[in-house]
Amino acid sequence: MPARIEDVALKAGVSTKTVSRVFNREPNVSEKARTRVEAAARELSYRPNPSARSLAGNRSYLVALLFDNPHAGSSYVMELIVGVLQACENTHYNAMLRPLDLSADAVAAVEEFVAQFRPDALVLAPPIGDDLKILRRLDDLNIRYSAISARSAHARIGVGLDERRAAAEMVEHLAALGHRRIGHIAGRAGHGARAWRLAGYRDGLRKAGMAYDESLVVDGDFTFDSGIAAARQLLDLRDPPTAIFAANDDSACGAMHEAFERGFSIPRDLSICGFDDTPASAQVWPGLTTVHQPCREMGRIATEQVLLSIREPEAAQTVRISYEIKIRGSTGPIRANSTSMALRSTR
Amino acid sequence: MPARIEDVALKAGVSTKTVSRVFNREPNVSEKARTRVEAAARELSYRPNPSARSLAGNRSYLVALLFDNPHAGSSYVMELIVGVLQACENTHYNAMLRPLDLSADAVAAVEEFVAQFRPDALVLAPPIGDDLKILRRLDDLNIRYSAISARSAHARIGVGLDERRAAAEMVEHLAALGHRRIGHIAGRAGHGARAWRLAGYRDGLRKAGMAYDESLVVDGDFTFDSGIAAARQLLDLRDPPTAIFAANDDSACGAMHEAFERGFSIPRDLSICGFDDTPASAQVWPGLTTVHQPCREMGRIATEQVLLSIREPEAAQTVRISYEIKIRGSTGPIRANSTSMALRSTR
DNA sequence: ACGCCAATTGTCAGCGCTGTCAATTTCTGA
DNA sequence: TCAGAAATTGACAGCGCTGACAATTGGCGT
Repeated sequence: MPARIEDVALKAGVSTKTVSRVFNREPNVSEKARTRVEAAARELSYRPNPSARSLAGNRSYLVALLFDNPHAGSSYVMELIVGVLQACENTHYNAMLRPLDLSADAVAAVEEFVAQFRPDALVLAPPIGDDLKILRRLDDLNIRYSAISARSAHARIGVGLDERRAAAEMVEHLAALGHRRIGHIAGRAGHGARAWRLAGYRDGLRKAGMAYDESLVVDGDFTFDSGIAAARQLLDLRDPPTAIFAANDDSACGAMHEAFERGFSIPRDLSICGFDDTPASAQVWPGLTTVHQPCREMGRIATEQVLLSIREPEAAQTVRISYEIKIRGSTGPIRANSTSMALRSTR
Repeated sequence: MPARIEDVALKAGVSTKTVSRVFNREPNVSEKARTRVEAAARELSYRPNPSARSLAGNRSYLVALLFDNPHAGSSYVMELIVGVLQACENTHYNAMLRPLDLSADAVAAVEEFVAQFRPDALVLAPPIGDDLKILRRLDDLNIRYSAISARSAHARIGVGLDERRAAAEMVEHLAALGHRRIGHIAGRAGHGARAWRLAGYRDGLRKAGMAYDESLVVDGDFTFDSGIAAARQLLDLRDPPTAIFAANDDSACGAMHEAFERGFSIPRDLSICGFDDTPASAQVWPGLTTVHQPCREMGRIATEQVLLSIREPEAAQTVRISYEIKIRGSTGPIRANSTSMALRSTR
């Protein structure tokens, strides 16, 4: 049987309340008492019972990560999870996970979840933090949350990077390589990331002095397959792009796949770049030029902030984090003669 | 304030104990009582308080998934997690995650973790279930666990597939394509998967009537980079292999990468295959021939079994699950003339 | 030395539930 | 119909901790 607070109190010659104070880092404990308690606790290998603590303190010491039901290989969620776990280490808090089906009634699902497990705080992975209905309901229920989102419409606490600027920079990179027809594979409708990256694409075109051509923007949904379909559509255009900026790496990989299917050489015949810097993007050949997002760190910071907001509501904030453009082998200078078209016609 | 068990009891006109019985599916509750309690609970939106329940019942209702500290992109852990979460749905159990640093004192880490959070059961992701020291300590501490492992040396409960047979089949596939020099990139030392897949590789050679050539087996550690290094070593041999069976997909992708760097065409100049069927393996070009492991299902089953063992210790068992060889574009028939060598020499 | 205030420590009820065991009701067979 | 067994129900202590608040101690100025 593990030691209880009473055992420690007895051994240290203090009351249980003093032991409680030490373990909760409450003020007004003398140095002497603290030392004795710590020694006694160490000797008895005392660990506070989380259930008792939760029950008495009316808190769950739980942070839940809410994320979109992951299709195979959404490695960013895994990275977020690791970040959340890192943030919980050496706190009394514990992480819980909750996949959410956004196509169903997510608001009800969140409510049910919160009612059942009573987490003290939520961390909302993209695109959950972009969903106003959910945020508002959480506000109503008076539940603390932190959004991982480039620019949450609503969340006061969170973390994110300037996806719009990053996307613009990516397009400028392509422009600097001489590309004048740059396609975009857009993200899934409803995701903030779709809007920001698309807006950044347009910013980039503008900065490079190019006109926006609607036919060069094709809908996708962040999946590999949608990347294939979108690339197909773009490459079948009468005047196809010489470069494609996909809204994320998965769809960029799909686009690469389609290019290979057509016998293209990358980047000779087509430059492709993505967004996110998933592990796969460094491993495909050629390596995918993309925007690096420090997902693990984002998960950690989002959690740290929301935990901070429990202690000091005013101190917590939205943290803007920096990104990095990773230039790998999938983007290169445009060729003088448009071989890509020639190849296409031989198909 | 949420409803308490007392509120439900009052409304249903029974004692709190009866309500408790209904919610815990205990026997000896009359149909009438059950119906009334359920109605009252629904009306009050009653949810049992998990902390109170744990405290009084001396159980945590927690299942913890222990996994090796994930390097970037170990998507199988994510799949396992989803499976574990699936198994917890509609039970009173809740999943916890615990990354473990196997290079440090993992036994102590597990002990500390268990002492602090008191999970009712553990699910051990590979390669944790292969670690005898950990298993024995858990036995000593009398902690229920389930191992995800092809052939755990020790665990009575778990799930796994016959990796050895799968590996042998993979090699036979290569042999059927005409390959007579088949290299192997081995997994990380200490992982059961390394041993089983290597043994299967040898089985496959034997079945195909080929001799085992030590020089064709190179150490790896399941990472992309180790795949690059190992492929380098294999392709630099005086008489290099015409096919490489890598112990997992990440290292197979590394091998592909190295082959491309040398200007090889796959599978014309070199066949490559892996193990696991990570999402990336379907997305690289050409698609990677590999062994499909249903990770999500394995996580679910491992969890279901260990939860079952709480209710019925004798009913739980080790479940053997079936694999599937996925033949994609990265393996093909051997060419008559050994172009791969010619290409290599021009480098 | 004394009063006053702040810092420290302790007391104890009670968080919401379940285990134990006793009480009550219902069923069975003669 | 009734004893006895079986099924159902309830009373209540207590799980291990913290919140509220009361008691005690120590420091300081006069």
